[in-house]
Amino acid sequence: MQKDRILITSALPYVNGIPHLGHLAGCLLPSDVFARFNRLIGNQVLYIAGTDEHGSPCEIGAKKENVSVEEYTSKYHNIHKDIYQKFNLSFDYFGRTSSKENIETTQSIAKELFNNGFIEQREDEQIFSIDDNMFLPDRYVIGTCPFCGADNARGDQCENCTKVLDPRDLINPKSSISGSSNLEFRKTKHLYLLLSKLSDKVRSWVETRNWNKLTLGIAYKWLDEGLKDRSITRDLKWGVPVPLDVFPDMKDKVFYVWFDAPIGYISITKELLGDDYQSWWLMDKGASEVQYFQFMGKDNVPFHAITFPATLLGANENYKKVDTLKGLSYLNFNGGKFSKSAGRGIFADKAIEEFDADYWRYWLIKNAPETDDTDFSFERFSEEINKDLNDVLGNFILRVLKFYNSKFSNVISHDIIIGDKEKQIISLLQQKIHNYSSFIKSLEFRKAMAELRSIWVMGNEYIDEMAPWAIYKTDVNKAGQILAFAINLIRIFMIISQPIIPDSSLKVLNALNTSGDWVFDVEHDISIINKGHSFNVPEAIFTKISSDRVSELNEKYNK
RNA sequence: CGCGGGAUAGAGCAGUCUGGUAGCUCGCAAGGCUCAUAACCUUGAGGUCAGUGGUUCAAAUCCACUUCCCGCAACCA
Repeated sequence: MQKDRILITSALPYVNGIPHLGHLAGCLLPSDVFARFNRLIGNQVLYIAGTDEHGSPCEIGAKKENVSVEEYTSKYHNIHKDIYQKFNLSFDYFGRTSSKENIETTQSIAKELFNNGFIEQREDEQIFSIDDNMFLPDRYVIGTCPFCGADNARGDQCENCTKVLDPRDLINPKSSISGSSNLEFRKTKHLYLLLSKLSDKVRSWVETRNWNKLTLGIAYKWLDEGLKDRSITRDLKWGVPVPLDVFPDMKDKVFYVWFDAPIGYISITKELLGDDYQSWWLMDKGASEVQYFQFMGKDNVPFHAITFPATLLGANENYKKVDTLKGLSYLNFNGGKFSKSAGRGIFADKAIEEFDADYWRYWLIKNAPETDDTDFSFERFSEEINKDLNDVLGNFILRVLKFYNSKFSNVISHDIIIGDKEKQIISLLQQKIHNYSSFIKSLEFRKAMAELRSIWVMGNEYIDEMAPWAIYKTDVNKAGQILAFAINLIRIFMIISQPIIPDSSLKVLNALNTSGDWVFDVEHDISIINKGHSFNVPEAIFTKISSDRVSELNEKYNK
């Protein structure tokens, strides 16, 4: 079979702070399921992610913790890396945008853009905080809103009346970092990416894309409103320095994080593969054969659908650009947003202490916010975990294995007999596995999960209809044959469940002393576990979440 | 009239592109079964498809207007 080459990237989470469930639901988990699935069906996969580490929040965060920015970002990079490992995210490499490779790649792409006439230097005026000794991004200037009088309006927008503001409009402006009102406007030079000149190129490229509604809607909105030239540098110390050999006036300036962050996909690949990165990223070195999938939250779509492709198109037509872009909506917590500053919601480090990764993986994929924002609550979480994982799947596995083990032994002593009912099951299962695969391939995770669940239900239906406990009374051998068939169903269920619930699947497959990548031919695979094969009856694979536990969790996290 | 997404049984969703008896899961009710985690299987009740108007033999689906929810609005990332 011809192997496809699949490049997968997840939007790089910003390194500042602990990720929450929304970050997992919105891009990391779906991309991991897709990566695992593709590996299982035999495709060659490169799955890349990392932390986005530049920008003023890191400088400010480091100051607050009284450490260097390098120490600060390293600390949080490791926290991210550790958490994602616990959630079983199977990155081929988890890098960071502060790497030497990213600095080089970003600088070289900027040079290419400049040589092609897509970068221009312009002079702006921006607020400088004398006491903080830095230029302030608009949102770090706070003051009284001239429209509604709210006293905590930010320089970019008043959260009270939602009016869009300019920092100049604010009454009594001050720095939100130090509280100092010792501010002044200073002239500063910046590089602009001439998106207006790239607009036609981007549009004709977007027109060849086959994206979902949410993504295309956002892309065309930007194009239709007209792309505006965008500043790609900042007056900060922490970031990719602007190369002075090409831009000699740009001393002490760095690229804006949103310019260098997506370039991180390329540089992280370089970090992993060295020169072999070319076969994934350069069209004339093999990347034209690659199918590239990007996953991100909807807030990130403009950058992936417009800005980053524009950057690559302007720099060099030879760069690989995204084929399929999956934009997801947000996960909310009990009807409101997750909030780092307010400590609202459950964060990934705590979540994994409360429940095994598979519980979260299952629920978050089943409820992936694909069309609209999705609301998380411990009530919904426990209902679906209890019903689907415990009652439908876990209970099926145990009822079959315990039954066989108690009436016969833990060594299979029956042939797999294919009667009419079994034929039906095989053909239906073949169809359903095909549907399930198709849904994952088209990145329709909710539908994929509904299909997977209905596959699990087939096990219970089969056992119930065949009623081996009744047959056992008159035909012991026949009862054993039914159960042996069911044991093979368990094997198949767990193989195809691996992308979603890898730990549990492996646990059961190990107990069955079996393994397998993917089920392409049910008729063949249904008799892989046969006479002489031994198995162990595993401990409960899942445990239920009691209503008391739900109350406790609400008490703990729903303040 | 800034832009985009969403509104479908008590809850969560599919169906809308390509008009043709409104579907799935949970919950609820009744029945079955007793191998299993008080689980599992079957059947049933429950919907003026956000509203109004239009096109059509026929509208959840197409068109127009309205209401409500979410996000974005380019110097937060």
